[in-house]
Amino acid sequence: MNIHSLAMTSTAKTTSTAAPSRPSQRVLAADKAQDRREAIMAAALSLFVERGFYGTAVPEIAERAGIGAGTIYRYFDSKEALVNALYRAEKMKFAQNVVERVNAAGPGREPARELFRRLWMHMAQFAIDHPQSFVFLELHHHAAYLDAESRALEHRMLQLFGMVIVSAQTRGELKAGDPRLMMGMVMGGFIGVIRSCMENNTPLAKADWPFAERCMWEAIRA
Amino acid sequence: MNIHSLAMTSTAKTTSTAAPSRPSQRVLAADKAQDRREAIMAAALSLFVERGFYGTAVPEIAERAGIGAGTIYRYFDSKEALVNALYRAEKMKFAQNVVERVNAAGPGREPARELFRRLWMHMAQFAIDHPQSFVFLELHHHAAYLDAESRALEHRMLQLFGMVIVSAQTRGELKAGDPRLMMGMVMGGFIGVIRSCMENNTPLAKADWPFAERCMWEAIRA
Amino acid sequence: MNIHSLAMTSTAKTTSTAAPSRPSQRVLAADKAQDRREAIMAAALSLFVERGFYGTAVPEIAERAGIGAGTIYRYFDSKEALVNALYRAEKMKFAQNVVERVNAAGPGREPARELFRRLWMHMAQFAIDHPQSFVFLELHHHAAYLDAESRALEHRMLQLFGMVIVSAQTRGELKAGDPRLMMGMVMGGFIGVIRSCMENNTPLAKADWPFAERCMWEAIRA
Amino acid sequence: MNIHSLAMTSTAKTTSTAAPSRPSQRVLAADKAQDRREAIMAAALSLFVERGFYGTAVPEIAERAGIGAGTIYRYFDSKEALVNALYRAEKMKFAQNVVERVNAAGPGREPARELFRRLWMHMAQFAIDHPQSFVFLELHHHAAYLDAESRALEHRMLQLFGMVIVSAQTRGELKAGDPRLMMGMVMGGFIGVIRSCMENNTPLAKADWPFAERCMWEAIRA
DNA sequence: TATGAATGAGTCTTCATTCAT
DNA sequence: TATGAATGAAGACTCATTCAT
Repeated sequence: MNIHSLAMTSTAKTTSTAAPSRPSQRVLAADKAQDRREAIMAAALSLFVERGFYGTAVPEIAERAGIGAGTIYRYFDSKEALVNALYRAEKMKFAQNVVERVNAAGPGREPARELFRRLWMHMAQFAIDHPQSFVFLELHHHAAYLDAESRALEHRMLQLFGMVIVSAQTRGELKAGDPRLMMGMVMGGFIGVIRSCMENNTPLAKADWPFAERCMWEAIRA
Repeated sequence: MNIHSLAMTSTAKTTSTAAPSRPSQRVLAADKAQDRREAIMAAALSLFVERGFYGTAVPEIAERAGIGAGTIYRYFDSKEALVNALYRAEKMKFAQNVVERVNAAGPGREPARELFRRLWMHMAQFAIDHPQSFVFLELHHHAAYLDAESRALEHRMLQLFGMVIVSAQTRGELKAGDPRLMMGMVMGGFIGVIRSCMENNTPLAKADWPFAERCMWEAIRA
Repeated sequence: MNIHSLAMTSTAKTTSTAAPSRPSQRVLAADKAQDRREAIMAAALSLFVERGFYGTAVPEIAERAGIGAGTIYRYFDSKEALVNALYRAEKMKFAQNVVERVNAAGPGREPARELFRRLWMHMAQFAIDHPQSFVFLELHHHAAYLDAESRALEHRMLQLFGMVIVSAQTRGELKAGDPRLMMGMVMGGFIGVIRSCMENNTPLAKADWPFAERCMWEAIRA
Repeated sequence: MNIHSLAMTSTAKTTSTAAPSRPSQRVLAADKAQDRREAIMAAALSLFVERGFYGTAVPEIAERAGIGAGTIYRYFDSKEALVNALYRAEKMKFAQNVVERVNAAGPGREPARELFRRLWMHMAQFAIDHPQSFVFLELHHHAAYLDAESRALEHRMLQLFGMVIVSAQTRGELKAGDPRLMMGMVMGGFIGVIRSCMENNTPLAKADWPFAERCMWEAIRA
């Protein structure tokens, strides 16, 4: 049970430039293409967070990325393909930043209390470091334009968390109850903290994350 | 301190029919106009929940409301005015169904435990009775097309809840901590329950609301 | 064997206005809609002949029809639907002007010589009266954007002509040879006459149609 | 009166390589450039026939020609210049394959019957050998993007044929009638044969060309 | 010289809004 | 007053052409 079960099999456009003459050129061209791709995704991320998917025009994304409108279509087949690529990339970033670190640190069998604390604090750190990523993932959770692959990725992550909860319940460390409901509550509480910061113009870094962590632990502890 | 402090000062179009000849006619005409207005809002509510604001075409709303497309513009200045009016109306409905009932039932000084339970269960009942209202309010929480007045309404409700929390903290019944953060967590937990139902195709009525209530109470109790 | 076998089962958008209040209004509205539809088709016909399907922009059609660009989409689902509706309408017009008149005049068994003369002269009259229709039908004969229904209509007309030829061959009035090839030659000769007129800026009405008729009859007579 | 009166005065880009160092190199470079030019034209020919002028993208032509998209613009000023160069080249190829051979074989004064047969059969052979060339020339006969020079070339060829007809009429071998109309009919009949093959999926080589020749001869013989 | 990534004008199409009926 | 046909601005997307490499 670890993050490696989240391995992706993306079928999206990749920037495989077909072997130009000199190696150094190829590397430079590939780098530039990768930079562009990332500039587009960064621009799309901030705009989708600000105005939503349908509220954002493709030329706006291009302008913010500092490129021509048509160029976006060299990197993504369509606006929908772009939002899906973005969703998967952000989800993977989240997984790498949170789940992998939690896995990495843990020796295996450790008290749920400790596991929960690390999970929460890594999530907090991720939200502090990548506030837009977090909001984007939340807003697009069940959007109609996400494709099967994006949904599958989401589903695998939820299953992973669910298994952690069941395991802790079995050992009597957590309350007995529908694990999906408990996961929903914890995640909801986490998002609630973020939302309260955003509505009060408080920087996420200033939030009392340890206090919130204690609260939510008490919500689910046996 | 009660819901009446949430009185609205709406500047939106109202259905002031310009002095028809006979009183009975006026009443009938006003009634009919009110019916139409409500039909439009009901149609808009369901469509905005299904497809989002930008994903819903005004003529679609008209069709579902059983009227002509142009007629909508006799009741609302624009699509944006409509979504704002809807947001405010649903927010008021929520306040009336939840806050007022909590106020109504309470004798005044009562244990926070009891107040929380009633608040939670009334919210649950509201979510069960008006699932679309709840989802709509959530989805449009911080949408760009909400105007200042709608945001102010939201803010006043949060303040109200905040005062309840501070009061209970003063009496030592709740943990000491930023009341806005605690409110965010509780609301987030509540929404998390709803979201977990929706993602698992569980009817809201089947959710284990008392269990969730106990969890979230333990999150904030002293 | 007559033109009635060409009955169409069009599934295209029709202008069925859904019963407005007064009959006279309905008639007027329907008339106006029909006028508009015809104005669009007339504009499209002339532009498709001048510049071809892909060379013609939808807003150009709208401008020539004297309407807004969006209005076209109230009458036709897409540019492709428009060209198909136009093709079918022109084909039917051709059938009614030519084949039906030939059928109507003929007593049944008559010499192929006479039938051919009438067919040729009716076709000439149609080309004189509707030169754009004729050119349009020729240019779009086997265009990729014609749908199955349009192709089927074309096919039925060819079969009809083919049967006439076989019948005359059986009676020894025409040369023995692949009837499709003979039909192709005759139609080609007819189009050649029209093309020579257009390339020499000769009005079609000035062409020596009887002479051409005699030539092509001698091409196929036994 | 022969095909050499069709000499072209093309103003199109030519492949004048700017004075390389050694003669042999210049020849090689010029050859390579000529090869490229022909590869582009061959690719364009097949694509224009398959999908039409507007339906074919320049990068597609480049890909089929096995070169980069930008390279096309070193050989042709624009897509329109390319289609005009192609039109002229194909027209010249037709002239060389048909008219010159007819001229070459003929001893001078020979019966119109014999001349017509040779003309027809050489045209048939050309259509069989270069079906794409033939279809291309037909499809683009009066396209809007053909320039004055291309039209002039077409016109000169028609005049040439016209003189042959007038000459035969003078000798009483052909019907008396507008020679342009008669030429139009014959060419139209020829194209009609080809079209009937294409619509029936018959290989051109299988068509009964001698039969068709006899038919069309009888159409114009005195 | 050859390339192909980048561009932005132009395409088809949608839809919020208006207005004649 | 209510309607829904008409509008045209704006959106997603394509492609002829350019230009840095």
